[in-house]
Amino acid sequence: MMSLWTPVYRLVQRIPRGRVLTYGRLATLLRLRGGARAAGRAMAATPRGHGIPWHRVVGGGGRILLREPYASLQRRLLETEGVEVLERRIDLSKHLWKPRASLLKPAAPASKSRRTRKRPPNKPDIVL
DNA sequence: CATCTGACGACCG
DNA sequence: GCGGTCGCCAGAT
Repeated sequence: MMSLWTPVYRLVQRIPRGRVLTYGRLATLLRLRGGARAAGRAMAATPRGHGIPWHRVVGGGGRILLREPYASLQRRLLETEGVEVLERRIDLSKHLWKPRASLLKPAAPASKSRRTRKRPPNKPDIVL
Protein backbone atom coordinates (compact mmCIF):
# COMPACT_ATOMS: atom_id res chain seq x y z
CA MET A 1 0.00 0.00 0.00
CA MET A 2 1.06 3.55 -0.60
CA SER A 3 2.09 5.06 2.65
CA LEU A 4 3.92 8.08 3.82
CA TRP A 5 7.12 6.08 3.68
CA THR A 6 6.77 4.72 0.19
CA PRO A 7 9.12 7.34 -1.25
CA VAL A 8 11.72 6.24 1.26
CA TYR A 9 11.58 2.63 0.17
CA ARG A 10 11.69 3.55 -3.48
CA LEU A 11 14.81 5.60 -2.96
CA VAL A 12 16.45 2.89 -0.89
CA GLN A 13 15.80 0.49 -3.72
CA ARG A 14 17.94 2.63 -5.98
CA ILE A 15 21.00 2.43 -3.78
CA PRO A 16 23.52 0.41 -5.81
CA ARG A 17 25.31 -2.59 -4.44
CA GLY A 18 28.41 -1.62 -2.54
CA ARG A 19 27.10 1.81 -1.59
CA VAL A 20 25.24 3.16 1.37
CA LEU A 21 23.10 6.08 2.37
CA THR A 22 22.70 7.55 5.84
CA TYR A 23 19.41 8.23 7.57
CA GLY A 24 20.24 11.89 7.49
CA ARG A 25 20.90 12.01 3.74
CA LEU A 26 17.81 9.97 3.11
CA ALA A 27 15.78 12.48 5.07
CA THR A 28 17.37 15.43 3.36
CA LEU A 29 16.88 14.05 -0.14
CA LEU A 30 13.24 13.30 0.52
CA ARG A 31 12.71 16.33 2.70
CA LEU A 32 11.19 14.26 5.44
CA ARG A 33 9.69 16.49 8.05
CA GLY A 34 11.04 14.55 10.97
CA GLY A 35 14.58 14.61 9.70
CA ALA A 36 16.90 11.65 10.11
CA ARG A 37 14.72 10.20 12.79
CA ALA A 38 11.85 10.00 10.38
CA ALA A 39 14.07 8.03 8.04
CA GLY A 40 14.76 5.71 10.93
CA ARG A 41 11.07 5.23 11.60
CA ALA A 42 10.54 4.47 7.95
CA MET A 43 13.30 1.89 7.86
CA ALA A 44 12.04 0.24 11.00
CA ALA A 45 8.80 -0.32 9.15
CA THR A 46 10.39 -1.65 5.98
CA PRO A 47 8.04 -4.18 4.40
CA ARG A 48 9.59 -7.59 3.90
CA GLY A 49 9.63 -9.53 0.72
CA HIS A 50 10.04 -6.59 -1.61
CA GLY A 51 13.77 -6.77 -2.13
CA ILE A 52 14.35 -3.52 -0.36
CA PRO A 53 18.08 -3.34 0.46
CA TRP A 54 17.55 -2.00 3.97
CA HIS A 55 21.10 -2.93 4.93
CA ARG A 56 22.42 -0.12 2.72
CA VAL A 57 21.11 2.49 5.11
CA VAL A 58 23.43 3.35 7.96
CA GLY A 59 23.76 5.94 10.67
CA GLY A 60 25.64 9.20 10.51
CA GLY A 61 29.35 8.84 9.96
CA GLY A 62 28.72 5.42 8.48
CA ARG A 63 28.02 3.71 11.78
CA ILE A 64 25.85 0.67 12.05
CA LEU A 65 23.20 1.49 14.61
CA LEU A 66 21.14 -1.65 14.70
CA ARG A 67 21.01 -3.95 17.68
CA GLU A 68 22.12 -7.52 17.57
CA PRO A 69 21.49 -9.74 15.88
CA TYR A 70 20.56 -7.33 13.11
CA ALA A 71 23.82 -5.45 13.32
CA SER A 72 25.74 -8.58 12.42
CA LEU A 73 23.34 -9.41 9.65
CA GLN A 74 23.68 -5.96 8.18
CA ARG A 75 27.43 -6.15 8.41
CA ARG A 76 27.48 -9.51 6.69
CA LEU A 77 25.20 -8.35 3.91
CA LEU A 78 27.34 -5.29 3.31
CA GLU A 79 30.58 -7.22 3.31
CA THR A 80 29.06 -9.65 0.88
CA GLU A 81 28.67 -6.86 -1.61
CA GLY A 82 32.14 -5.51 -1.09
CA VAL A 83 31.66 -2.88 1.58
CA GLU A 84 34.45 -2.83 4.09
CA VAL A 85 33.13 -2.61 7.64
CA LEU A 86 35.66 -1.71 10.29
CA GLU A 87 34.41 -2.35 13.77
CA ARG A 88 30.96 -0.91 13.46
CA ARG A 89 31.73 1.60 10.81
CA ILE A 90 31.87 2.13 7.11
CA ASP A 91 34.11 4.61 5.33
CA LEU A 92 31.62 6.95 3.77
CA SER A 93 34.26 8.65 1.65
CA LYS A 94 34.42 5.36 -0.19
CA HIS A 95 30.91 4.04 -0.04
CA LEU A 96 28.45 6.87 0.32
CA TRP A 97 26.01 6.85 -2.57
CA LYS A 98 25.53 10.13 -4.36
CA PRO A 99 22.40 10.15 -6.47
CA ARG A 100 22.88 11.50 -9.97
CA ALA A 101 21.99 15.17 -10.19
CA SER A 102 19.41 14.31 -12.81
CA LEU A 103 17.48 12.52 -10.13
CA LEU A 104 17.21 15.58 -7.99
CA LYS A 105 14.42 18.03 -8.34
CA PRO A 106 15.43 21.65 -8.45
CA ALA A 107 15.08 23.28 -5.08
CA ALA A 108 11.65 24.79 -4.59
CA PRO A 109 11.79 28.57 -4.96
CA ALA A 110 11.07 30.44 -1.77
CA SER A 111 7.43 31.36 -1.73
CA LYS A 112 6.76 35.07 -1.43
CA SER A 113 4.57 35.14 1.61
CA ARG A 114 6.18 32.41 3.55
CA ARG A 115 3.30 31.41 5.74
CA THR A 116 3.90 29.28 8.74
CA ARG A 117 2.27 26.13 7.57
CA LYS A 118 1.21 24.01 10.45
CA ARG A 119 1.93 20.60 9.07
CA PRO A 120 3.73 20.84 5.77
CA PRO A 121 3.63 17.48 3.99
CA ASN A 122 6.78 15.63 3.15
CA LYS A 123 7.91 16.88 -0.19
CA PRO A 124 10.22 14.55 -2.02
CA ASP A 125 13.22 16.36 -3.40
CA ILE A 126 14.01 13.57 -5.72
CA VAL A 127 12.49 11.96 -8.78
CA LEU A 128 11.78 8.30 -8.44
C1' DC B 1 -8.15 11.74 22.97
C1' DA B 2 -3.57 10.67 25.86
C1' DT B 3 0.79 8.32 26.03
C1' DC B 4 4.57 5.81 24.74
C1' DT B 5 8.07 4.38 21.66
C1' DG B 6 11.63 4.53 18.78
C1' DA B 7 16.92 1.63 12.58
C1' DC B 8 18.60 9.78 14.28
C1' DG B 9 21.72 13.35 14.66
C1' DA B 10 23.58 17.85 16.14
C1' DC B 11 25.58 19.70 20.12
C1' DC B 12 27.90 19.97 24.47
C1' DG B 13 30.75 18.69 28.73
C1' DG C 1 35.60 8.17 22.76
C1' DC C 2 31.19 8.46 25.96
C1' DG C 3 26.96 10.00 27.89
C1' DG C 4 22.96 13.46 28.23
C1' DT C 5 19.58 16.87 25.97
C1' DC C 6 16.66 18.21 22.58
C1' DG C 7 13.87 18.51 18.32
C1' DC C 8 11.16 15.63 15.73
C1' DC C 9 6.52 12.77 14.67
C1' DA C 10 3.87 8.23 12.74
C1' DG C 11 1.91 4.19 14.66
C1' DA C 12 0.63 1.36 18.35
C1' DT C 13 -1.82 0.85 22.56
